[in-house]
Amino acid sequence: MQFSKSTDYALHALIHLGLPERDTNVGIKELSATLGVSESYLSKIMSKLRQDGIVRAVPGVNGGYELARPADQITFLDVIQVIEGRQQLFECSNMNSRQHQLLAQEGAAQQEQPARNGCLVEKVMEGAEEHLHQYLREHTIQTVLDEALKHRSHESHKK
Amino acid sequence: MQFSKSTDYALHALIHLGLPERDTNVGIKELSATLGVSESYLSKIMSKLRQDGIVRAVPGVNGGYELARPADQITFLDVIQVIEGRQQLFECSNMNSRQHQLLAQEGAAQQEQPARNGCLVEKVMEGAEEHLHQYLREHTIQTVLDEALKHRSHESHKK
DNA sequence: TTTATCATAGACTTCACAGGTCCATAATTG
DNA sequence: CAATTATGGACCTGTGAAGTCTATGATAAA
Ligand code: SF4
Ligand code: SF4
Repeated sequence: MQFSKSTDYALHALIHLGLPERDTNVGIKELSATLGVSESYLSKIMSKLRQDGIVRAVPGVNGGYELARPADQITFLDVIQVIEGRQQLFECSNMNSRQHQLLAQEGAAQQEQPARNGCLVEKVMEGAEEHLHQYLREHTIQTVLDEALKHRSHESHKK
Repeated sequence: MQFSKSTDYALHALIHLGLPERDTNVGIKELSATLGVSESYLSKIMSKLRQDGIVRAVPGVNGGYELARPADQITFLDVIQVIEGRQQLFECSNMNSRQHQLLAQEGAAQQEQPARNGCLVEKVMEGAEEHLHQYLREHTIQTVLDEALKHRSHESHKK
């Protein structure tokens, strides 16, 4: 139960792209150097981000990547779901075990409530997932950027 | 990013143990039969649960498992952490990349705040984890049991 | 139009771990 | 003692994360 390193890399790459001093496109070389990740691997991640419309990419001389929309509209959930896929937190196995008959079919399947498919365990887990997603939706790349820039200005002010 | 099947099995096993008609210990054979999971694999899971004090086990004739504490004191989080381990949702790699210097060390490490180790990305992720854990702490095996028994009594009442 | 520069996509390798089986041993009860 | 039950370790297998390499394609500057 952990997020993959790719998600880590993707988040950091997007943060780098969101830095204000970056006016022009930034190439895979620069990203690779600042993140400390190989170009080939990182390019795969960026490619995924592009396919899902998180970043734009332009090939050729002076090409590179840039955010496809403002940093405050790129949520953590967006990034995570692109990289990790949209699989559920809890996927029920053994739907045909004897126990399932007792737990799930007791109130259902007797044509009293037509589409009462929700199982009890899954209901709890889906609630957990929804809570997690809600939180991740409220935090964007800009959230991190703001914190970083606040510190930075504080430092330059002191100097 | 998914919970393992073992967690699934563990939850179902505990639910079975929590059923009221179970007055005596229930052996691995019965559990295996109701869950549809092999005895050998399931016994490993039960063993883990015992080591962490979730269930008690007694060997020998008429032995088996029983809940070590009331079902409303066994939270989903308990079970998940026993099976999945207590690893963090987000483990930062590349703490020594160039980017880390910019993001994390800006406000820290200049002897102004002594133990200001918290990074920005990690802070968001830890918040997410805390939210998730909080929810999982509020839901116990009893939660599921209540739902199941409510349906059951409803059925028997109708009959 | 050529050429250098960049991104893209696929094949491939390596490694760790989930998921699962099997067996030998220990503890308990009757 | 004997039957029954849980425990622990060794072992196998498939899958997917993590990463490399290379050929192809698009673009802009010269
Ligand atoms: S009770 Fe719920 S989680 Fe369990 S097998 Fe049935 S549907 Fe799946
Ligand atoms: S900025 Fe935070 S998440 Fe990124 S490398 Fe540093 S400590 Fe880790």
